[in-house]
Amino acid sequence: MDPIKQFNEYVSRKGLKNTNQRMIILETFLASESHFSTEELYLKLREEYPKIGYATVHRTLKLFAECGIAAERNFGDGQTRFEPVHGEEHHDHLVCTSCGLIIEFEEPQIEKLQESVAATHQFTIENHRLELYGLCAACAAADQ
Amino acid sequence: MDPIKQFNEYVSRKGLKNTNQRMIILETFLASESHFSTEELYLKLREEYPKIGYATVHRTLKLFAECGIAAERNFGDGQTRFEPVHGEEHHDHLVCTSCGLIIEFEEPQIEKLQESVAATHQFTIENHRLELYGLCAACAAADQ
DNA sequence: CTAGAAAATGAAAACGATTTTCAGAAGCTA
DNA sequence: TAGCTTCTGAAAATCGTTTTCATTTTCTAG
Repeated sequence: MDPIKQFNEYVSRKGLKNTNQRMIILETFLASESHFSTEELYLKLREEYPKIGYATVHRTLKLFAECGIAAERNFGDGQTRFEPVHGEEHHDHLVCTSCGLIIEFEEPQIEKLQESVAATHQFTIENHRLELYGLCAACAAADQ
Repeated sequence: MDPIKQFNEYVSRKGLKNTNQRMIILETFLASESHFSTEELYLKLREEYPKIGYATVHRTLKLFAECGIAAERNFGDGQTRFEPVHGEEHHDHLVCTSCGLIIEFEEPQIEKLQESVAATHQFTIENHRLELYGLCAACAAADQ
């Protein structure tokens, strides 16, 4: 579903209000490359809309996560990042510890194995996180 | 290797000093079930050794991580946790989102698939994290 | 065994990211 | 359009973590 529509539906279902700021933040969030921290998105927005406050950006990102159009991620650098959710596909991440590059990947076989591990322990999986940390090709080459 | 020996060697190699507090913290850390946050370990220690400060517990846990007898983990509840490292085996975690239960598991096949994903992207893996979040058997049953 | 340099301790303050507060502004419903 | 509710932005509060600093402890060298 169109994320803007999805957001509007969520807002009206919850009795919330639709504001200019929220639309601006949503557009910027969707238009740009993923994995924004609150700080990064705030700084980007400020270039064009200097009146938008940090708290509003933060609250709005939380709201996006709540209504399912954003996912919260944490790659261990002490900052929470948000990425747009497209459809239902799930993906995990390769994170370059040198340059910070983030690559997304999908591997259904890993997901299957996760299910079997969970079953072994009578666990019901709700969600998971898998991150592979290391060096991207460029950084590995530069390392020589 | 014996963690206490390993710690002592690290300390003398780095020109650090061996103190009562560090030994007390190490013993308590090793003796108890894993996955302590600084706060939790501090509170536990305080029962018997009320003079030990929070900062000391924190610095000591960091030191354990540095010398390889503890691993830092983050399960998304905003607290860093430490667990004793036993030998070389690697493991991942099942985390119950209801009661907080943490189960460790190993799945070599998943590790292999991770390597192949990394290779596809010319990535060199240094480490990874895999956590499966959901309900343990008890909580799933209680949920009915 | 002891003096003295170096490191460790504990309490409190600083820190950085996130969250909350609050008064005024804006959105929505009747 | 009135009036209730939510939202906004700035600032303050919060939470976990880290640092500071005066004092104490460890340990080496004499």
